[in-house]
Formats: sequence, C-alpha cells, structure tokens
Amino acid sequence: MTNKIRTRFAPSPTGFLHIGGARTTLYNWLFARRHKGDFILRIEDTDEVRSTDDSVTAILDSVKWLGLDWDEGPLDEHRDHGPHGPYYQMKRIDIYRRYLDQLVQDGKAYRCYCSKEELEELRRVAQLEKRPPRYEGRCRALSGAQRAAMEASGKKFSIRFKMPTSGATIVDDQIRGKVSFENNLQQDLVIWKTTDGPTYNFCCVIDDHLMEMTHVVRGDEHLSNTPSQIQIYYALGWTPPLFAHLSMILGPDGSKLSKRHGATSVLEYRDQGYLPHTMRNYLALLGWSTSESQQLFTDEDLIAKFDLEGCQKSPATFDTVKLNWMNGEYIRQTPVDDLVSLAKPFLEKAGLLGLPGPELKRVIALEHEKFKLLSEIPTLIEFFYKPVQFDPKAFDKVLRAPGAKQILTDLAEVLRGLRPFEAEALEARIRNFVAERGLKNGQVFHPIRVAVSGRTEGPTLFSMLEIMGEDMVVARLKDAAARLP
RNA sequence: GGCGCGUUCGUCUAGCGGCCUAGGACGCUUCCCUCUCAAGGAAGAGAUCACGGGUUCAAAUCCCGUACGCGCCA
Repeated sequence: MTNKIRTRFAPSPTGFLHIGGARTTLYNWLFARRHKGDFILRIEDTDEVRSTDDSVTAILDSVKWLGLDWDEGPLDEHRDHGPHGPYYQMKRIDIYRRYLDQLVQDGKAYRCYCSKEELEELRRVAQLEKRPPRYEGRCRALSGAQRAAMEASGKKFSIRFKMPTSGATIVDDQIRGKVSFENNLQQDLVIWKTTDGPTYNFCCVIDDHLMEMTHVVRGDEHLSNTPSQIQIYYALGWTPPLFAHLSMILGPDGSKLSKRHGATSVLEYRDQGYLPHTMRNYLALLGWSTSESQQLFTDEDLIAKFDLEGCQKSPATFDTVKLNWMNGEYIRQTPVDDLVSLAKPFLEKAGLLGLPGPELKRVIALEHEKFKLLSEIPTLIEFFYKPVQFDPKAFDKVLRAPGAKQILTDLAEVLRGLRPFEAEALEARIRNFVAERGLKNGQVFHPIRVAVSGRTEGPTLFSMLEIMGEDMVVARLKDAAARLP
C-alpha cells in the first residue's frame, strides 16, 4: 500500500483550466498510470472570494475532455469520492486547524500580531536599508509579558511557522536534482491568516500527506516554497513526498503564456476542434521527450514511456503550428464514421446539418486528409449543401476565361444522362470531351470545379462530381454558364 | 534587493567527456506525384551549443564567473 505511487493535480477553482495546468495534470496522470498508481484530483478552494462553482465545472469538464480519469476526487461541484476525502479544501478546515493547534502547542508555530500596515512599513524600511524585505521574526521573539500585553489588547494575529534558523533545506527534485536553500534566509511563513483561514502552503502539506501522495509534480513557481513546506512536514513528524517541478509554458514572444497569446483555456481548444488525443500527445512533448525523437504516440505508448527524467528543465514555447500539424495527423487516422460524429457539433453550429444533399459520410471521406481542425470542416464542405458562393477571384480568372461559357453549356448536355454517373466514367467522358475539342485539361477541369464549387481548390474533381450527383452537377454547370456574358 | 531556476537550428527537442564536420520533429525552400488544394515521396537551407574563463590529450557535455530571461519572497 505504501509502495503505491500516488500523484495529484490540485487546481484552485478561480478560472478555467489553462494549458499549463492541463500539462501538469497530464504528467501526473501519465506518471500514475505508468506505475499502476493512483491519480487524485483535489480542489483548493480556500480562496473563498475568487473560487466559483463554475470554475470547478470548467476544470472537471476540461480534465474529462482531455481523457484523463482520476481515481479519487470530486464527482461534481460539491460531491466527491475516495478514501482520503473530502477533496475540497473548504471541507477540511477542521483538519487543518487540528494540525495548526498541534504546531502551536509544540512551539513550532507562533502568533504574530503584526498588522498589515506594520508589515508594510517594515518592508519599506528594509527596502530603504537595502535589506531583503522579509519578515524578520519580530513576534517570534516576543517575551511572555509582551505576548500577554498583545493578547490583552485583543489584537488580531496570524500564525507563523518557525523556520529553522540554521542549516539548509535540500529539495531533491526529480527533474532538477538537488536544490539547496539556506534556512536562515527563509522567512517564517504565515500558515494561518488573520482573517481566520489556512494558507496555501499549509493546506498543501497536510493534504498531500494525509492523501498519501508519493510524488508531487507541479509547476516551477512552487519550487521556492518547497523548502518551507518540507520543514512543515518535518515539524509534523512526517516524511515529505518526492517533488518534481515542471518548467513553465511560454507564449510565442517568450513571456508566460497568457490570454493575449490567444486561447489558453483547454475548453477553447476543444471548441476549435482539436482532438483530445492531439492535446495529450502535443502537451506530452512540450517539455518531455524520449531519446528516440518519436513524435506520435498512442496513449499506451505514452504511458509506457513517460518518465520524470525526460522532463525538460527549461521553459517551452507553445507552438500552434505544430499542434495543428499533429491534429491533422490524428484526424487522418480517425475512421470516417468517428470523424462524422466528431464533426456533427461543428456542422450543427454552421447550420449544415439536416440539409438535403449528398451523404455526409461520403463528403467527409472525400476531404478527409484536408482537415486540420474539426472547426474547419463546415467551410470545406458547405458547397455540397448550400448554393454555390463564387470566390470573386476564381470567377474572374477561371469562369470569365475565353470559351468557358460554351464549355460549361456543352458539358451540361454531355454529362446529362451519363451512366454510370461515377468518377471513372465521368473522367473518361470529360477527357474525351477535352480531346474532341482539342482543348487542354485545365481549360475544362478548372471551369467545372469553379462552376460546381465556387472555388479553385477542393477535392479531386471526378469523385466530387460523382458524390454531388447528376442533378446538382448539371444544374450548377448551367447556372454558372448563365451568369457569364 | 535576496534566494532559486533556466539558456542547443524560428519552435519542440536528442545529447549526460571522444561515435558531434551537433541528430530528429514542426515550419520553411525546391523537386516528384497531379485536375486544383491538400496528403504522400525526395532533396535542401537553417545552431559561432548565451558569453568569458578554467579542468582535460579531448567539452555542447565538468567547474567558476558574466549577461539575459523567468519564478518565489510580494
């Protein structure tokens, strides 16, 4: 039991799950699955002001959409399941208080009566004197009498954890190696706020221990807090888990990935038509790699090969271009029937569902290798279901070409009644038409394409005609000819 | 300001003292295929391994410093 690997993702429900969080979730999940361990989700909602149920919903939806299942944690915004619950920190306040009392009783934490204003003043002075602006432990050194006076005055207090004043705390990071921090340079962390609530670093330690985490894999930004956390583990008589700190994800301009770089929420990627598998594969490779330079992984592959050693120490830039390439790869690998199902919500949104026209499956199969995003399917196939909208340039260049009107008019007649109305027969007949007239392929093929689809680029011509069917093809050829002078 | 982390083609990365005249992937360029666009195939351009010192017969790889970026304290 104690040997079982346990990892977790512990988001604050103060917004959507962003790309960085998604990757952290993925890595924790992969690591747990790789070692046949457990992956836990915990909601860190102690920031009552900023935490919302909507955020919880969005985060759970995101993780589910990514295809990452958790063994313990929330079921919805309020309920959860698992032997180490509750998994909402707001429901664990009593637990935190218990350990807080223990630390105070053991003399490992103390009341700090300094007000916000006083602390700010202290900081200001420190800045002026060019000292590091950290809490110097004023209330830690209070005499019994001073303490009694403070108490008598009814002054509000926070509770700070006593950091050791000598020695160093070594974080044996699974990705970065041993990182050493001088204890006397760490300040006494507030573990319980004046406003009567535990702080992040305190809850985190207690939960990770009580939930029996073996590995804490999290973002880079937590590395600096880790020594304090480790000391809290020690003070409580616990053995800290193993830590691994992931580098961050940057936007194209090298700054931390944020809204102004475009989509950052996982749900936005879903809505743009990325496949969950693409996200898993791409994110896995953004900061992790095998020595074989493999790019495309099945989930089994990923689980079998993922390790912390392969994680990158330096930050990685999120590259939409490569993401798109990969999505195209996976769309091409998707069976047509599945692709049709995946495309439906997007077609629905574009108003293309339920319109008369060729069978959807045939149309999608025809354009299969073109799609990079599910969201671009509607525009690539809409001319099968909606009246032709001529691209002005195509119209001018191709249809207005000398002889085009006549060619289209004649072709409408030639193709009417052709049997079978199938790609092979169509190609034979049209090539024959080209030869009869002593024309070049392009003089005929291109006008047909534009007449029938309104554009110069699209699926292979004869299959497209077959799928459109005789009536639509003949009508569109005539219609295009009629528009020409 | 202190502490900590990071720095290999535009981007993601391989590399853990000699196999590196630095490999792969995305992107880019050219060519092939071809009814267009894709897809596919082939070739190519692209990295003074941040900089400066060491250590060593030998350094992208080890050590020290500097610069820049980032994080935490806030």
